[in-house]
Amino acid sequence: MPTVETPVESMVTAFRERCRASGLALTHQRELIYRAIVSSKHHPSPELIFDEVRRQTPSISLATVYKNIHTFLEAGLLREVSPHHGSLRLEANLAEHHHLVCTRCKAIVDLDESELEPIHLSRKLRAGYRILRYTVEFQGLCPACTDALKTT
Amino acid sequence: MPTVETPVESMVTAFRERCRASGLALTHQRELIYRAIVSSKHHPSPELIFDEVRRQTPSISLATVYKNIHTFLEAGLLREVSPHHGSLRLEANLAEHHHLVCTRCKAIVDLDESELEPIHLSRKLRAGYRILRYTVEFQGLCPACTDALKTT
DNA sequence: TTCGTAAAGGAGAATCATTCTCCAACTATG
DNA sequence: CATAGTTGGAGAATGATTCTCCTTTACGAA
Ligand SMILES: [Mn+2]
Ligand SMILES: [Mn+2]
Ligand SMILES: [Zn+2]
Ligand SMILES: [Zn+2]
Repeated sequence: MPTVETPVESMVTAFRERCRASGLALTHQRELIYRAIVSSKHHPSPELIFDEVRRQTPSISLATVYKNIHTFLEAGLLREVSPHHGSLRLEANLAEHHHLVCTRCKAIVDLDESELEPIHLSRKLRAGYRILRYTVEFQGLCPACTDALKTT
Repeated sequence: MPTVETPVESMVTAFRERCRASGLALTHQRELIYRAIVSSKHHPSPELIFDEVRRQTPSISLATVYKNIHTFLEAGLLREVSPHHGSLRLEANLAEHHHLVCTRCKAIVDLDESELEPIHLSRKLRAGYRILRYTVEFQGLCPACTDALKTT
């Protein structure tokens, strides 16, 4: 009978191909790191990924985890959950509103609900969860960054 | 003729009242910090707020800025732009999807578009911006944290 | 107004996340 | 298997945030 690949295995297979296509060496560490992320349902942090891969290969370095995360992000193999993690960003606008986030310069501008087409979302999601609010994050490039990338 | 308060001034007035109501001392530094945030259109970081308030009161300490930001967040006078800033969070799921974020334990779970009522958004927003994608972030409490808060 | 006390501020050390440097080990290729 | 170019490991360096400890301030009571 034919072997059925699990979703994780098929993603790891695709990962190997994409590494080869991008000229990235297929190291033991890289596969462990990718596998740890793709196997996790919890949007792990670098530290968590490190703890996980260390169980398989105790000699791995945290710097290797960070370096490969960035390599994979650049290659489009991974995605950051938030376009503006880094340092704390604050606001005093307590009204419900949304955000435009420039992925290049990290500028965040407000978008009042009235500036959008109507949004229809059900808040009755996932029994057991208590949803308090939602915001829509639009990711893209601000005018200045759009120009800067054109000129380059 | 009656003085018309600017939006910033009226928010500072409300701020003073809410401090009094919450038993928070009205210090010079607190008002400067709040005023810097409410005057900014750019969702500032603690460091930026520090640079701003330092222009008025050069002796202020960065620790004071951080302490008051947390005080104001707890009092509901400010809001964090992202419920999960802090450390980098990653995922290998490249399909368009949304997130449920527990504001207490910071767990993030995926929400496929099929799990929601249909979303209708215009992507033709803010001329000059190049919108690449959007995600909806639902903030609330996961089942475990809902229980934990009930019991407490 | 003046005082006393609790709350808050300042300075710098400590901690945590992330990046860098430099050298050793490994992968890919012929 | 030899070689060249990548990549990995260890720990120092950097940046963000928190903590400690002591001084100063706000504010209610006198
Ligand atoms: Mn905003
Ligand atoms: Mn996700
Ligand atoms: Zn930009
Ligand atoms: Zn939770």
